[in-house]
Amino acid sequence: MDADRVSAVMASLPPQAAIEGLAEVFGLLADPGRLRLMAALLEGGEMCVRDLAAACGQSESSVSHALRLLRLNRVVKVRRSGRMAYYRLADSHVRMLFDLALTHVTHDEGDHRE
Amino acid sequence: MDADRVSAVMASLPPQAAIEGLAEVFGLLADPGRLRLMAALLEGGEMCVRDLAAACGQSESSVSHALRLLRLNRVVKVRRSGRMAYYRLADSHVRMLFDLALTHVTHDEGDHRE
DNA sequence: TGCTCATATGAGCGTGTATTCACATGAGCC
DNA sequence: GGCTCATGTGAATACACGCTCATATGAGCA
Repeated sequence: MDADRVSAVMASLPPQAAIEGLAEVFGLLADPGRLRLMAALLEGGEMCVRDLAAACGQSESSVSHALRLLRLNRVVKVRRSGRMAYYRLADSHVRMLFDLALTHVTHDEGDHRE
Repeated sequence: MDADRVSAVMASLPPQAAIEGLAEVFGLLADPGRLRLMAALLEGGEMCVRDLAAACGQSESSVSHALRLLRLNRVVKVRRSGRMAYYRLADSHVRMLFDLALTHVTHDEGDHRE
């Protein structure tokens, strides 16, 4: 066991706050329902809750819950007009993460358990 | 409601299998413990279980469990030598995802709830 | 005002998942 | 062989998370 290298690696780790922020971001991306919503917004640009639910095959309630999470974490932005709410992706980071991981998954064909 | 656009967006969504693959990958990245392990391997290159546990401040058992998950999903690779097991990152995708999300988090300073 | 529609939210439930403890495997060493 | 050390694994518990149902808010419209 290499105590020096262990200390060096330990010192190089990102601070706890950064790690937890990362985990939260990835956690948001770790749900098929939310991923479909983001994929729809990636393509659709700006859509209302009802259309998102229809396009993604989910209940309007669960879509609203999901959008709330994404909203609070600044992944999507809302534009309200009358009683409608139009959602769009907040920045391009999500698109980059999405595309990068997508190429990874489709290329590498997922898991080969054990 | 725009039925045509809904159909268009629906047709453009990635297939279910891709979405679920994405969710799994992001799910693996959604845990602080595993993230620290990956960050350590990012810096340390190749490390044994014991050193990883020490560097990341986790029990050896939980590290072993975590590495098993990462191993089964081809995120890390093992080299066994005697009774030691040396782990390293399997490919560069993880590094890219990690760095991309990290810059996002540290730049954008996380959540501004409500 | 009273009604409907679009969205938002809270509570409750079922499910998945991380962590811990105890033990198993298997290599090196006496 | 018998012992210790490094790692792996199974079971149990505890927690977090997503979904659904019911209800709330608030805009448009008669």
